[in-house]
Amino acid sequence: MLEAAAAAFVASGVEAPVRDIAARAGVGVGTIYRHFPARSDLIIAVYRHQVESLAEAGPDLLKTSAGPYAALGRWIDLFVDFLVTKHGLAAVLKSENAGFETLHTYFLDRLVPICTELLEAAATAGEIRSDLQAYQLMRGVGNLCIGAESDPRYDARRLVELLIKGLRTDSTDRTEHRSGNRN
Amino acid sequence: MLEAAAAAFVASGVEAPVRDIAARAGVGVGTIYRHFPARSDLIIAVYRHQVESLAEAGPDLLKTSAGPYAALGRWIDLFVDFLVTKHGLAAVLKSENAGFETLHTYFLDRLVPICTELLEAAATAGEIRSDLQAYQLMRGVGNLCIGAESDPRYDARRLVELLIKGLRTDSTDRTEHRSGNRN
Amino acid sequence: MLEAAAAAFVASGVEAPVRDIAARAGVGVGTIYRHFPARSDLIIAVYRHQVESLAEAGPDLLKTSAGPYAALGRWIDLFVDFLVTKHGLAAVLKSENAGFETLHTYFLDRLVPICTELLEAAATAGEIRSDLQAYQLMRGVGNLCIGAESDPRYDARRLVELLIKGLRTDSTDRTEHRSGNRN
Amino acid sequence: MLEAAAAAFVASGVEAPVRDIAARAGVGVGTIYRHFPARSDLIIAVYRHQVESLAEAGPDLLKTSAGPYAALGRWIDLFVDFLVTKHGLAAVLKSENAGFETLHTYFLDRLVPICTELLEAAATAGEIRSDLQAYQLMRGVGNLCIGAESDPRYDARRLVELLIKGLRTDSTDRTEHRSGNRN
DNA sequence: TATGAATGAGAGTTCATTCAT
DNA sequence: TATGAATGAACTCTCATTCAT
Repeated sequence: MLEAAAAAFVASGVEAPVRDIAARAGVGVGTIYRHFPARSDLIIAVYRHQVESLAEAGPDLLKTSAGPYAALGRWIDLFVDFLVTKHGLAAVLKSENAGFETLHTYFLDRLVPICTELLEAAATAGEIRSDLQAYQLMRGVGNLCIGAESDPRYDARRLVELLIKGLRTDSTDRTEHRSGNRN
Repeated sequence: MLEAAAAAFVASGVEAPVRDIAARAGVGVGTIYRHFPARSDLIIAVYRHQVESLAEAGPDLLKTSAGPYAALGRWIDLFVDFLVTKHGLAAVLKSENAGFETLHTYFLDRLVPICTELLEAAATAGEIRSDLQAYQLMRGVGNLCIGAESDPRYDARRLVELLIKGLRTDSTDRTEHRSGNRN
Repeated sequence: MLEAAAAAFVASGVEAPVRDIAARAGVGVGTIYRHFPARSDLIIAVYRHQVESLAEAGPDLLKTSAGPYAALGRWIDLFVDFLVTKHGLAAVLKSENAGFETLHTYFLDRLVPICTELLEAAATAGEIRSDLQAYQLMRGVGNLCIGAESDPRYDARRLVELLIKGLRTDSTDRTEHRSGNRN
Repeated sequence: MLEAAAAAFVASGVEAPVRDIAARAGVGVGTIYRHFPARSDLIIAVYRHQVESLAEAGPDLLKTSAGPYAALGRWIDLFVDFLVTKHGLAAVLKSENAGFETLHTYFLDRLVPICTELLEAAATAGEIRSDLQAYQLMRGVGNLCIGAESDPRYDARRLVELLIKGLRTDSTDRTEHRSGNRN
């Protein structure tokens, strides 16, 4: 059922009609509502599953990658993979709708610490600037992924790459020296 | 009326109910439809005005700024000013809806050449890499602006700044340590 | 203006938008309303003109035709000419809408006596049965004309001809007198 | 629900507001739309049922009536029964609206052959003239039925009877025998 | 517990009618 | 007196949500 919902979200965004989701899942709409009394519960459930995997990937990457910046890059890649297939996510994240509060909270509670950890590791290693909050980065990456799947001329991954690159310790200042610390 | 529509778009996105727009404008829905037979006409009208100003600003900035990269940065700032108040823009830009085609086309026809000019000037000056199309940049900046006005913890301008910074000729690459990232 | 309205009625029926009528007439909608406060007044005015001509034709035909049945046939032809271009007429005639009452009344007051005269003359001459009221005949002919202009496979005139033929004194039952009709 | 729709059609024509139909049926508009996604589907459903009965009656009448002309007369009576309660039918039949195409086609496909059969049988028997197409007859009868239920002074049946009588082989011209019809 | 029919609020759009200019 | 911009009721259709089976 979650897969069905995820598929519907991919196809029509998180605002996909409940009927479509039910149809994809091969159940009645009543069944959807039984399990997910509010639409947001369903959305939460769909995202929770994937958010969880993503969260778990953070520490692993930090261990297995060639440095924290590389780990951050890989993790952001996973995040992008996640987001690119969920083009309604930004809408949900910016929604003031009370029903989405829970999802929002969960989402942030779960991922922001992981992202913070990666950012801090990279900052500590002097690889990136340290003045961007994980929340902002995730939000930005999320936004960059909007509509990525439907526009062949748009490459979200490419832009996210540039954004991450923009985090590098100050490259901008025509560094002749080693890219040392803060800009 | 355009101001009312713009305000409604700010509050609810470009999908704001026509009734809401009419209410904000203090007119009846019929009046909206008299001036803008299709919803898309209204959207176009709201955007056209601002897109025009933006387009005109491009060449000026190139003349008055301290270098093409600075001009690009300033122009992107204006673009962000524009976009931050139009969080439905991304939706419109990715919409396959035939009614939005006109806006889409106009938008791109008008702004992409300006942005291209700025990008090329900066690339020619060796200030930035030359491998990002104006369309992609504008799309990316547009996306980064989504929901910016409603979330105090999110600073679109900051992220756009990082993205633009990521365009700088590869400072990063002059670093000798090749930090083994995916980039 | 009446011509414009008539043309609009031909094109879209008597329910033609007032705006269309105004546009055809080259005046503002306000002008239409000034002259015809209610839509029905306009309809009445449009029909009155033609109904009047039709009414006047009755006595003339009775004088100039080869017998009352022929006169009736000719008059019905004129009636059909009138109706075929007014496909909204039946709708108006059957409308319970109070606003149409005036038209209805006028229409009947003016034409039914004429038609009655023709029918009675033909009945008196033994050419037709005498048991059909003029009201009914006019109504029937009116109905047969509905939609005549938009369907090439439908020939209202042909059917009206059959209907009138059906009025013949019972020809079916052995008439030998060849009543020299138009049929 | 079909009965409610039929009743609404009787009262207000086939253009009866869906809300009215829902109200008559004692259901919500959503229920109407669930069963009949497009307005035309509802119209089709209402008519289909009755058209079907009518079509089936044709061959039966040919077997059980006193001659083909009598059968034709009986069948036309049934047709009139059908039509008198559907005063929006003419509008639908002449509508260019794509949505009505299906109904139109079905209607003609189903009834014209039946009517043709009856007409041909009567023509072969020498009872009627053979130069009127079934389509035209049905259209004419249909038109004569418009508004019949709302006007006590109008008797569609009477007029249809005259029309059918007008079809008799030219009685007017020669019949000396009593052609034993129902008339 | 699962189903899906039913509900009805809400959105877009049209057009008769009013009224300030 | 003529105009046409403005109004808003009314109509179709969609879909979240409820609830009897």
